Amino acid sequence: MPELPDVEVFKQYADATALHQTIEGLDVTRDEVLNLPEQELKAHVTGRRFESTRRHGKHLFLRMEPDNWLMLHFGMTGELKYFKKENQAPVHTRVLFHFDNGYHLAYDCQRLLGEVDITDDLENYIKERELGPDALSLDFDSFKARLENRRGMIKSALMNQEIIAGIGNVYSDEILFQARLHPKTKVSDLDKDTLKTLFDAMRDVLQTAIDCQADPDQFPASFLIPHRSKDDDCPQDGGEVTQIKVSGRNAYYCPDCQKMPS
DNA sequence: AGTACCACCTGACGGC
DNA sequence: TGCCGTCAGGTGGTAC
Repeated sequence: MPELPDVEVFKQYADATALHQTIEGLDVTRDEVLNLPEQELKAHVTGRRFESTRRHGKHLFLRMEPDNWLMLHFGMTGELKYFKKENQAPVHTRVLFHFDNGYHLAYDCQRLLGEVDITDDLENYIKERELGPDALSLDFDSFKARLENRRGMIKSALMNQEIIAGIGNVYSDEILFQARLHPKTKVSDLDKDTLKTLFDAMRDVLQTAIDCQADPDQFPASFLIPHRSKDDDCPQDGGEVTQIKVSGRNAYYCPDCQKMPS
């Protein structure tokens, strides 16, 4: 479930491994993940180098000179792996980049729900995709402005990439748990102080997760995610973690800690 | 505008 | 042991 923290870790990984090496070629094992013809992808990438990276929400962009970007989206099961020996390639490698130093970068995507694309205009790409501002980049005033006049439930709003980019099903549960808000709380029921609490929880959860390499085993004991299964114990008060449906998604929360405002 | 529901896809898991 | 239905969850489309 690559959400913002997971993709940020991929970005840091790419920065530490795959930059400034000439890409000699690439292999596409499954072209379902491509948003453009394989030959076009090859034409854009072959002979170039990744010079820097950017992340926007759940999207990762790798810049090639002069101003051309490889876009990677990871769907539910994607990941990156940089390695030397061919037999170290992950099982579900879909696109494999070959560098001139003998190393390779694999885009692995088990369920084929990810996307690989090219753009020469990153800002416009984000705009065309109707992505809102990145969850770690926007300030409180903007956060508040984007939620005002929404009539739906807060969990749905947090997961809506047009409002804020980067938060998915798992981290929305964690943010709402830390903010002590019921996932079905109406956005219109949140006053300014509660919105501030939510905003602070959002930033804290995402940054903490990044600091933990998005690895639930390293999360603080106060986090819900490692207990995010039916009938597990709430890390706050030992209450019973409960599963409900919110806009068709599974939401986990603690009914004792997260009450609906009345 | 918001929600419910379906589909895409693969593999893990539980039931029998 | 082995088959089968169900589910996960990001995104997008459709119907209401």
